[in-house]
Amino acid sequence: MFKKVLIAEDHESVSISVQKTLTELGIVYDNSNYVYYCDDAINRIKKAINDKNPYELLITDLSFEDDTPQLIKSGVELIKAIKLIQPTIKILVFSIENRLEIAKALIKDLDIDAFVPKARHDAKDMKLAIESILKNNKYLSPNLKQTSSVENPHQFSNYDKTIISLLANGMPQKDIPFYLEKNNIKPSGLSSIEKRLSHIKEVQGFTKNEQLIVFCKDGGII
Amino acid sequence: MFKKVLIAEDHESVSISVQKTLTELGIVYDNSNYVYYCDDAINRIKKAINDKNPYELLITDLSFEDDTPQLIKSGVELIKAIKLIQPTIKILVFSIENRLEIAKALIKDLDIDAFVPKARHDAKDMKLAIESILKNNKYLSPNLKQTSSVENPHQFSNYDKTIISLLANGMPQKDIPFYLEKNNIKPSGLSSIEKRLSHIKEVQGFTKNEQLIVFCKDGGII
DNA sequence: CTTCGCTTTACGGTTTCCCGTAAGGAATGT
DNA sequence: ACATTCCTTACGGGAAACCGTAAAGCGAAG
Repeated sequence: MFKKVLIAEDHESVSISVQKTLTELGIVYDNSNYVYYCDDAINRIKKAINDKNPYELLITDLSFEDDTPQLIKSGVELIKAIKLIQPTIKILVFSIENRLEIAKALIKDLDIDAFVPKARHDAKDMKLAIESILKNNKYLSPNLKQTSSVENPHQFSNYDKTIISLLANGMPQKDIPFYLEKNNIKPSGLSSIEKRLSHIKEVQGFTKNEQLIVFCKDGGII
Repeated sequence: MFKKVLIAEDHESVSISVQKTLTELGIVYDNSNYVYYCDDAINRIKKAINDKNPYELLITDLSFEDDTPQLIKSGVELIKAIKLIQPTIKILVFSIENRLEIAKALIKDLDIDAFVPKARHDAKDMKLAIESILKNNKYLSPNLKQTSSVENPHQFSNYDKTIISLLANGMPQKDIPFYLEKNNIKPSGLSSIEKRLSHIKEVQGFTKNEQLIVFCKDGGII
């Protein structure tokens, strides 16, 4: 079993629970190997390397409230930074995010070892994940939700997101072509924008831009 | 101190942590007074009343993942249902929601006793909240975020919210008068709606409905 | 009852948006 | 080189939204 684990999690209640889970797994836990900020996490990792006693596993959240200025503000940035200084450390992401696509992308792009979403049975889920990591396997939680292509038939491209964001920021539709042209985004014609928007709305069953924007807001698309 | 507390929380890890907090407060906790679903919560409450041993305090989340069909799907519905059968029970809401306005509204409208947002020091926060409830005080966590009145010069009336919600649901502006008339909401004239919307947008410095809707979404106004 | 002031509604002109059609352009295949 | 196809753009008619002005409604005060 792991002997040295670091928890990066800004919610005290969640952190407490993860500590308890580790204890139950028989991981020798000295009750101090947890941090509330990403910057603290990276410093702990560095110090442990210098002390010739590096961490074996990092359990980290993805989103951190930025109530005080931090160099590293998100779990993704933290993971990238840590991989630079200790590529062999195992990483378990524990996040409210529960979309399968996102989890897969993290495993592929950042080479994380496990993704456990905060959900109904997340404590049991985490135990399974840790045991899986021990065997050098990747762990994708079975609780992850596949974004069904029925509910969400449209895949939003960056182009779509750009247009919708501009609308959401109050730019009149007729002015968007100038913006796109200035930023070398194609197509930039007003007709293309109109067609794209009406296509998205048709596929999603919407009638108005307002509806589309609410949908994108709720779905975290913008 | 409370002797009988029920936790309604669908995240196992959070539930575990709340249980630990209760134990630390010296609350006699039999390790079974927690549920993952709202329906289970209401049933426990009912049974406890029948057994002449009712719960004194409910600690509940607001949003529950609906992975299995439930009669009661949200914390708000749960609170309303419980208030009907046991109006004297104390209620502490423990949620990821951290906007002061929302918390205040819950205290005012649903008569909850405390609101603690899931945040950095939420375990300590919850202890303070429970002690406050014991003294029959309302507890609004100091960690709640105020949406500054500088950024939000306009006070949204129910009328405003109705109109904006209809827009957000895709109803064409021109159809709103019929809806308002049908629901006896005045003024119902199209002109009045136009004036109201343009007034709000002017005060807020917006130019388009899309912008207004994003603002209301972000601010929890709708 | 009349007047005053305020709110609500009606109306008309202008702008923006929506949507269908057709023309222009680039890439691909024959 | 030509044809085909797909993507982009231009254009125009009609609908919706926007905005100012004027009329109508309505309650309070005299």
